[in-house]
Amino acid sequence: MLLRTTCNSVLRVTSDRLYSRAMSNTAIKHLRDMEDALRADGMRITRQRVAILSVLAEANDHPDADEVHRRTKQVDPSVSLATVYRTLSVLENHGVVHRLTFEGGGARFETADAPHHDHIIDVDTGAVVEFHSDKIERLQAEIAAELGYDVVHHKLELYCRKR
Amino acid sequence: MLLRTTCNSVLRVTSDRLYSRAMSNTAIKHLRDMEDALRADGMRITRQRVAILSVLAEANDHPDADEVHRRTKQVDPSVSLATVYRTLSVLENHGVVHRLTFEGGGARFETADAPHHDHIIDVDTGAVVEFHSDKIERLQAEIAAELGYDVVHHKLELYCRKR
DNA sequence: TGACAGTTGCAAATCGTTCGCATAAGCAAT
DNA sequence: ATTGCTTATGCGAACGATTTGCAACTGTCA
Ligand SMILES: [Mn+2]
Ligand SMILES: [Mn+2]
Ligand SMILES: [Zn+2]
Ligand SMILES: [Zn+2]
Repeated sequence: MLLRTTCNSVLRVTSDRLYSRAMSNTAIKHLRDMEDALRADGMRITRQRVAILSVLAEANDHPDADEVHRRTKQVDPSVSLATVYRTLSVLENHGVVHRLTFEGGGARFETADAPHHDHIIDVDTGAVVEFHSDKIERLQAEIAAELGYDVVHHKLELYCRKR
Repeated sequence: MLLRTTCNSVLRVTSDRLYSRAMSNTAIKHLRDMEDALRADGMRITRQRVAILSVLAEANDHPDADEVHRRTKQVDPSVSLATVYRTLSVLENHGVVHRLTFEGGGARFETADAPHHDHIIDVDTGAVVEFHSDKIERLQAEIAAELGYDVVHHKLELYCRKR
């Protein structure tokens, strides 16, 4: 049973507990949008999926599966790591999240609501900065076209050091 | 004991066997260059390293560790997979090979002698095409600079489909 | 030809991720 | 609400790629 109040919070009623968590309006809208995307594809909206989606909706970084699990457990301690992995894969397949595979360490995730961008990774601190270049995107398509290809998706990562 | 003839081949004498293999002039030169790079850094030129280097010098594709091992065993069946992994890491650390991490599957390798290029991966066939764009390289540096960074290295992969 | 430090093969360990299976729980129709 | 069908879950074991501990081996240089 899931109730949404009008005052920027999500109440979740489980058999023996009641959770309440403050979320921004935009995060709540984002959460609803992702739920709807799943529902539209006939996926079930489970307690664990809502917990995971709410974590992703709030994140403004690029957490790995373990970090998503850690945060999700603060919403619902019963969610298992296996379910986090399964859910992230489901969400990826439905175009709701993107999987990022930076050098070293496991996959990292971000929601797919923001417009396309690529990443700078600070090799010293691990900090991630987002950027977008229409010029580069256009050049990629041109180069592929010259070789007889269409770009399905691409990966552009700049491993950098503060100058 | 390692002998090089003048006629495009490498003879390798081991305790109980004599191998002979045809290699192109350029591959032999390439092999020597890589050996020298290791020697210059005080690394030992072992039988297994020469075998692996000769495989890499001849390769014009992007084999993974297992494929390097398979090819190396045809030169010297005693080389273990662990040594292949260790050697590839050593070569990477000495700037002699590059490690590529395309989506799905393990790391793949290529020698670092060719000028810098990026990769198109055919999502249907797995075929890899190399390309280079000075414009893109320049734009990457400009974007990083605007954000206060120097590019240490980067990854640009275009996952494409034949049009 | 030593002597020593670097290298190897082997098997076991690691790490991130996936899987099988029995149980739990969405969801739509009653 | 209750039912019934089907999907999702938690657990732990399995997985695949890569790394590592260790004892034996071998380049290298004096
Ligand atoms: Mn991002
Ligand atoms: Mn290449
Ligand atoms: Zn892009
Ligand atoms: Zn490049």
